[in-house]
Amino acid sequence: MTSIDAPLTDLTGLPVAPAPAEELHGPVLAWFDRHARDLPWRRPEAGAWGVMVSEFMLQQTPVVRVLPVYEQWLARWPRPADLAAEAPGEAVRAWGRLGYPRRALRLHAAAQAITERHGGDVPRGHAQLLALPGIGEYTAAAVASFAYGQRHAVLDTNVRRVFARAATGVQYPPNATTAAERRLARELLPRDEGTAARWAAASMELGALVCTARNEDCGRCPIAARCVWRLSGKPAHDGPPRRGQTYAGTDRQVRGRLLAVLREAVGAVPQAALDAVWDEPVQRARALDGLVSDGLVEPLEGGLYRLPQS
DNA sequence: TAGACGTGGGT
DNA sequence: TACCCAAGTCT
Repeated sequence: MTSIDAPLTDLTGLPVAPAPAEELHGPVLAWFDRHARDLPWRRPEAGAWGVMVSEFMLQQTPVVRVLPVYEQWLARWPRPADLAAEAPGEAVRAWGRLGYPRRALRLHAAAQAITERHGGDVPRGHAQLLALPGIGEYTAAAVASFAYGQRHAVLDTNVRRVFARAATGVQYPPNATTAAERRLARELLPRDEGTAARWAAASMELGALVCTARNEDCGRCPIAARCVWRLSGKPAHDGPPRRGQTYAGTDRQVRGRLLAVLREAVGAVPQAALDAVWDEPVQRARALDGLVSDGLVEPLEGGLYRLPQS
């Protein structure tokens, strides 16, 4: 147990100072040039729409599971207007098992907004992006940076972890993004616009491939020599538990089962088919009501249900 | 602001 | 076997 303001020290007791931003940029950018994954949304042909679709899908879902769905999605709906012309239920169906299907609904709604308000082109402005459904602080910065090469602090879970370790000297960032983290991210951002966009992708990739949540690989890290956390002897995380959400038995699990039935059905589904997925009737009804009020399920006459047609 | 919101693979 | 984790957003 250390006091809050105890300075981080190395193994000999000497204080460890964070590296100046300029000394981190070169090594991380060079590492990225060599080790960046060849992901489809990073190719020029992906365009802003491809970047935006990938960002929606990657919210809380691993890359490997996103890849096949992304390819099918872009092949079927190559422009926002193509998706906007479809029923929202088709987006939910095509979302498959990526999880958090409300993202599919929001992506569909965002495509409609882009078609109606932005002439069918993904907007370039951070504020305009932020105004779209399903786009928050992170995704707005990510699209503006990755798709349009703009200079924004892109603070996702990977970047937050890299900065927490390299610059702040702690194992994990706080549960919620803090003002101090935003300030630090802005301070570390290269001045040049194109370099800043590259830095955003590079620092994210470093967190995804090397500076991972568990089993970090400092031997492959380009800034290990400047990492405050490592130089301080990798002190263990202290503070409140980082997460904690059981899944079995929750409404989320019931919702997932209900929606799976509807996704795999061709047309409308009778109540009895939904009743079969969960035996506790009160929770089952609550979950179904929730799906309906979220717009993920459309109730019809005669106890039939289907994915939303409008 | 804490909690809801899916899913599946790794350890 | 459980728990942790994955490019968050919304209320």
